[in-house]
Amino acid sequence: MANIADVAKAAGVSASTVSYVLSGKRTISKETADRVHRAIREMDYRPNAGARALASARTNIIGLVVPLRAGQNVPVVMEFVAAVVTRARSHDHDVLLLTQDEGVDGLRRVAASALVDALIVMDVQAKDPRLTALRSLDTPAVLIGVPERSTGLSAVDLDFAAAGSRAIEHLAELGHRRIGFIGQPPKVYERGTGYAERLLTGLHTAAAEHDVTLSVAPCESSMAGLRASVTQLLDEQPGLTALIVHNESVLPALREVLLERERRLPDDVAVVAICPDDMASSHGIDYTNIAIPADELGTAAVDMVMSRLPGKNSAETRLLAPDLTVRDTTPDLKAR
Amino acid sequence: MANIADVAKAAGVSASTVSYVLSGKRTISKETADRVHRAIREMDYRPNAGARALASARTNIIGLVVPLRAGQNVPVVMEFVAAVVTRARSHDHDVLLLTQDEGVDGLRRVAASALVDALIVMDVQAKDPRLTALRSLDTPAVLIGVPERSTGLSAVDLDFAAAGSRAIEHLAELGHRRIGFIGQPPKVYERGTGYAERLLTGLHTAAAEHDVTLSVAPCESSMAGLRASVTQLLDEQPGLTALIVHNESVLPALREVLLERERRLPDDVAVVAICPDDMASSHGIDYTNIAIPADELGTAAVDMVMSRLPGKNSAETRLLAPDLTVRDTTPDLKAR
DNA sequence: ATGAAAGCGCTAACAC
DNA sequence: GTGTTAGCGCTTTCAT
Repeated sequence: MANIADVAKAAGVSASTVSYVLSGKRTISKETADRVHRAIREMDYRPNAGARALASARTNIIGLVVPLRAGQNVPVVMEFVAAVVTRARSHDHDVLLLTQDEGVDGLRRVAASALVDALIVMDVQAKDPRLTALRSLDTPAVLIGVPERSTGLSAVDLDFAAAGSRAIEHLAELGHRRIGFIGQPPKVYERGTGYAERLLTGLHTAAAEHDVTLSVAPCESSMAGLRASVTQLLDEQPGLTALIVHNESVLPALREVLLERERRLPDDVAVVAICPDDMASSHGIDYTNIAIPADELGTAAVDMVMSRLPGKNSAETRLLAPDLTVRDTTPDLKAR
Repeated sequence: MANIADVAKAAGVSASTVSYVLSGKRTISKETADRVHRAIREMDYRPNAGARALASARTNIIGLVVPLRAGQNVPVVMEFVAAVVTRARSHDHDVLLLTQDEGVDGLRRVAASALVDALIVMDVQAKDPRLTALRSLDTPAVLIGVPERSTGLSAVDLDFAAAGSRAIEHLAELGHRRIGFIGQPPKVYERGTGYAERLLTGLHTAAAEHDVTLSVAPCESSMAGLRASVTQLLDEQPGLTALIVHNESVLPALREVLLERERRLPDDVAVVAICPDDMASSHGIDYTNIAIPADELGTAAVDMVMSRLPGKNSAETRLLAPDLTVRDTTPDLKAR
């Protein structure tokens, strides 16, 4: 395999010139540049990644920590990963895949061995043991999901508070005044998961503003759990006309459970789901939803982490605006 | 960050000794090894990946090419990726993620720049343009999916011929003699996809052996497509009592379409699906299925590619034996 | 606008 | 069983 010296010889220049032609860190005469480029093409030369990393202290590799076992939102994770890889390539970087399982050690390992220039960590919990480790590394990192204290670390997430408000707002506009919220399982709230709480905040704020009475019920991921939550909500507000669903795993059963209570979806009860787009439209009825924008999150994460590479920029938290798509479960009743 | 010289100094040995302690390529006295290990621990030393790669011509990174956009079997792809990463780690390797989109160039790029020691390529087509490129590289590669000509390349896949035979065999044992096959969409056969054809071969072979009359219908991935295929099969064999389904995306609608033709599943028509386990049991009824063993495929792929690293072993094609899980769609009629 | 030369941190042949 | 030394192929000062 040809190396930089071979190319230099063929082009009749020094190795450093070839390097500068490639990096553009020096102005090179057009003639020289052309000769070098031609030699590169003819020899099909590619700089050796290891040598480059050693000399420049940059690997052009981003480490991506993914919850690979996650039984849950596999398609969302995939979409996110795809976005990260694609965006990374457009910044001339590759992506090294790390699993959640490697935990703190994995982060330390790739950072200390200078395998990666930066880290993107998915599925960050409110109190995540990896946060301390990440702060102690001098490898820039960006978190997907905003933890309780993101001091010193960059983070990007859906703006869950805004998402909550948007859901209420949409229903309020359609005339709904009694709304129920079907949340995540109780343990999600108990362990203080940031996004779940932020969503609640948004819901309550908007409910107050729009004169909406809101009942809240956490919900286990099962038919029985859903029945219990629906019962609770109907006990509190027998006249409720709309639901906001955060536990997307109960969507398949929702219609049936509502029928058991003699409520038809969407005529008696309208529904806004907070879930990935592909989960919104695969249950016989297409749910109006606020999407988890996996693609945008991935792209943003890469951009953020790249902007911090020279260590220049400081940490930031970016919240993506929610996007509500009206489908079949929130009909405009006045229009009938 | 401490480097090998720092560690050597602290342990009172030469740098090469530290290197040899780490690699185990030389016998070291216990005392020396202990001193070195202590120094390493105290300084939290990790060898620089770039330097290591440059000096040893080994990066300890495996490149994994994944169909990231694939709307279809996302969970299977994920499971496979997880298996590859996990297994790679157990061989002390990391995984660099490449997308299908990068195509041939991507393969050339990572191989020529010596970014990876080996390549695993998923979703290989019968006539895949990447095959030629892979053969020309001196980076060992293993394909997931057996192409038409795998000369010089290693490949691993489910033994689809055996899977076909196994499905027939299972149904024959239960007494079924008139069986229909619901295949992949026509274009899959037209483009000569190896696995689809091998499955057919297995079906026909076993059908002959077990005195089974087999009707075959390709099937578009839609309700209408399924109806058409079912109609065709029932026209050919009005008395058929069992189906083998290869197009897993029609499973959700199968029960209903059969009911339209006044056949109840599983009492009037038994079904064996060839699909990932998680797709077998999420349609109201649990399908008897032959699994796509994503996990084993990933593990095997890594093992195969690692065994070829020193360039010693030669290419091999490994076919994994099919595993049939009896669930609710192939009841034992005699037992009633 | 270009070259020469000094590393980057490690491995492995060579020496003893 | 251990040390010495010569690279690995590149980037980046320093020089001109």
